[in-house]
Parts: sequence; structure tokens; C-alpha cells
Amino acid sequence: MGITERKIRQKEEVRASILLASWKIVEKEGWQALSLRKIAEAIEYSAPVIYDHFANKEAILFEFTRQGFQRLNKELSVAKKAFSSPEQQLIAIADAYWEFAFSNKEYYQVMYGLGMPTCETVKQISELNSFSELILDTIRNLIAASKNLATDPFLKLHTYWSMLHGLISINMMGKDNGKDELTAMVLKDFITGFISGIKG
Amino acid sequence: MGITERKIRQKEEVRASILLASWKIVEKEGWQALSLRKIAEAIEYSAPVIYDHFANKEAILFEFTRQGFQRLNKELSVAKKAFSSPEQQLIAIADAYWEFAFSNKEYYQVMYGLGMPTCETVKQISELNSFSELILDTIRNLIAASKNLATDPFLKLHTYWSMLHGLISINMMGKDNGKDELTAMVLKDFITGFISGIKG
DNA sequence: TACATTTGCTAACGCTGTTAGGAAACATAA
DNA sequence: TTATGTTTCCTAACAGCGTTAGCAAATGTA
Repeated sequence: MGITERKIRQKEEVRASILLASWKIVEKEGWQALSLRKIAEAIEYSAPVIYDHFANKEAILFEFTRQGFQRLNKELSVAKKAFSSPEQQLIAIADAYWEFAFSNKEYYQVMYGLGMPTCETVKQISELNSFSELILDTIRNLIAASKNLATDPFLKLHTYWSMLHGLISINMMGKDNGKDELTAMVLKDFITGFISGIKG
Repeated sequence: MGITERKIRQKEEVRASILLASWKIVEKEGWQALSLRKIAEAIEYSAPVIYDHFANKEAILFEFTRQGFQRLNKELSVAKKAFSSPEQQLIAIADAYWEFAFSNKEYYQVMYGLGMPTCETVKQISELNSFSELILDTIRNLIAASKNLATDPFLKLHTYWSMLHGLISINMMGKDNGKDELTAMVLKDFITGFISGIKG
């Protein structure tokens, strides 16, 4: 009987329309302006219907966080595959990371904050593993070809990630232009320092 | 006539009690739980009275942001004065910055976010100038004693700050312990790399 | 046709920040 | 001392928020 299947399909359509409507609101008015009643109006349902598809408002934000990390991973993966040497890969990944953050500001905001992400939310994001692994792999390769094989790759991942996120979040609060010359140089400064630090 | 003076004094007392009550609430329940009605109850006034001292709720948060940067500056200044060489100063400042962030988590949160600070708020914080200048001074000294005198101090300041903030915000969302061994090493890794990068 | 289930609504609760309007307390001047 | 103007501070309310309860209609099942 295809009835239940149709129902599932329809339910998923509503779920998708909730996410789509939410995204449109966020694009136009920012995360702060996103409210259940506004979503309800956009999807032409009453507000409580949303609770048939999401446990609460936070669950919607969480979904976007997951989506954001998925997309980020995809772009980093593409950037990485374009090169073979770990050095070039680390540069390309950093550039792609930056590019993602500023052409998907809304994603980056929900992924990393809107009032610092809590311990619990972070742990639930399985996509973070792919993210870590993607970069760890390159770092391990770089270490393997370096003078100091005992370098801790986790430590270096942490360093790399912190650098990138710090630079981006400092820049996002300062200006909304995107990458200017100064910060582009800081980024380059970062990466070259990071790489030569591992090479030894 | 001391009447108006007394009034001013009393008004400032109420203002101070608003800030004090707010802080107690935040310490106990976090920023998210801070509401005007809760403040009003704590100071034993009705909620609208708060508007006689602050334009709106955001103005209260802003006041804490300013306060936070003031205290941070003070501690960084102390840390800096304890050493004479730029290298040691940069290490001490970084340590003090980290220490401040984790022993004043509530301050750090309101200073750097609760939903990424906007361009406008950032510009209004005059304390940011003292902050920049304090670090810039040390960086300039380090450059002056280095092999490459043409190094841009602003670029290096940006790098230094981004490193610190990135490391801290990544760590704050991961765990609430404070500094563990790994991140302590990352911090050390950062600073030594940063310094040797300038020295050339 | 009768029953069970799902669907989606209205209404409401208890919050939020904020504003309007009036009453009481106060300071000033006749 | 009494009258006038001003400040202080309250209650009540508005418009919005996330969320829940409960009911009515539509739908699927037998």
C-alpha cells in the first residue's frame, strides 16, 4: 500500500519547506529574526505543526549546523583533491575554509555560535569527525615527510583550526566586506608559519 | 544646594545595583537567563525603572563588554610589565589573555559574542584601542630587534589576536575545564612560532 | 457504515523587551 | 503654609516569543 509512503513523502515535503522558509528568513533578516510564527506563516501552516517535524526551535538551528558542516566538508574535500603535496593541500584547505565562511556567513554563524555553542551540541555533530579527519590526514602526511616524526598531529590540527576560526571570527565582527589585503596576508602568514613549523 | 548632588548619587547607586544584580544572575544562570524583570525583582524596583538608567537591555550588555575589556587590559598590562624582553612579554600576555578568558568566562562571552558582535558595537568600544596599543608596542619592539625591519606590526597584531581568540573559542565550546595539557601546548606552539616568525 | 487514527487548527500559558499614563513623593516659590 | 511644577516610580498593557493542551475535521481501515 503506497498510502503510508505518500504520507511520508508529504511529511518530508513539509519538513523541507520549513527548512527552506527558515533559510529565506535568515538570508533576508538574520538569525535573530527567525521565529516559529514567521516560519509558520511562510509555509502556510499554523505554528504548532512545526513540532510534528522538529522537537523545538533549537532542532531547526541544529539541522542547519549539520548542513553547514556537510557543505564545508565538501568544499574542503574538493580543495584538497586539487593538490597532491600536503603543503599545497593545507594552503588550499585554508583558502577554501575562508571562502566558505564569508560566502556562507549565515552558515558559519549558526555553526560556530550565536552565543557560543555548548558542549552538548558540539558532540552531536558527527560531521565534525569527517572535518577533523580530512585535515588530520594531510597533517600526518606533512609530518611523515618532516624532520620531526614525533610531532603530535592532533596538536597541529588544533592549532590549524584555531588559527582559521580565530582569524575569521575576528574579521567577521570587524567588517562585512570579506577578505581584504591585510587579512589575506595574515592568512598566508599563518599557513606558511604553520607549515614551516611542522617541517622543522 | 546638595540636593541635586544627592539625587545624582542615589541615581548612580541604583545604576550600580542594576549592574551588580545582573552580574549575580549571569554568574548563577548564564547570560541567556538575564531578563529585565529578573533584574527588577533583584533590585526591588519595577522593570521600567531600568530604562531610567539604560536605554535598553543591550546597553546593559554593552556596559559589561566595556568593563570586560577594561579588566582584560589591566591584567595584560600587569603581565607585560613583569618582563622586559618583547619575547617574554608576548608569552606573558598570551598566558594572561588565556587566564582571563577562562577565569572570566562570562566576561569573555559577552565581549566576543553571544551571537557575533556587530560592526557597530565593536567600533564603540574605545577600550579596544588600549588593547591594540598594548600589544602593538611589544610587537614593534620585537620587530625592531629582528632581521626584517619591514614587517608590518598591524599584520602581526592581527595574527596574534586571531590565534589567541581562535584557540580560546574553540576550547570554550569543546569543554569547560579550562586549560588542559594539549591546549597549553598549542598555545606554546603558537607563541613560539609567532615569535620566531618575526625574528626571521 | 462505524471506528480509529492522523492532521492541523485555535486558544492559551508564561515568558520576553518595551511603552503609556497616572499617582504619589518631592522640590520650589508665593 | 499652601500652591505649582517636577521628578520618581508604579501598574497595566502591547506585541512578540517558544511551547502545550485540547478539540474538530479529515482521512484511512474494517
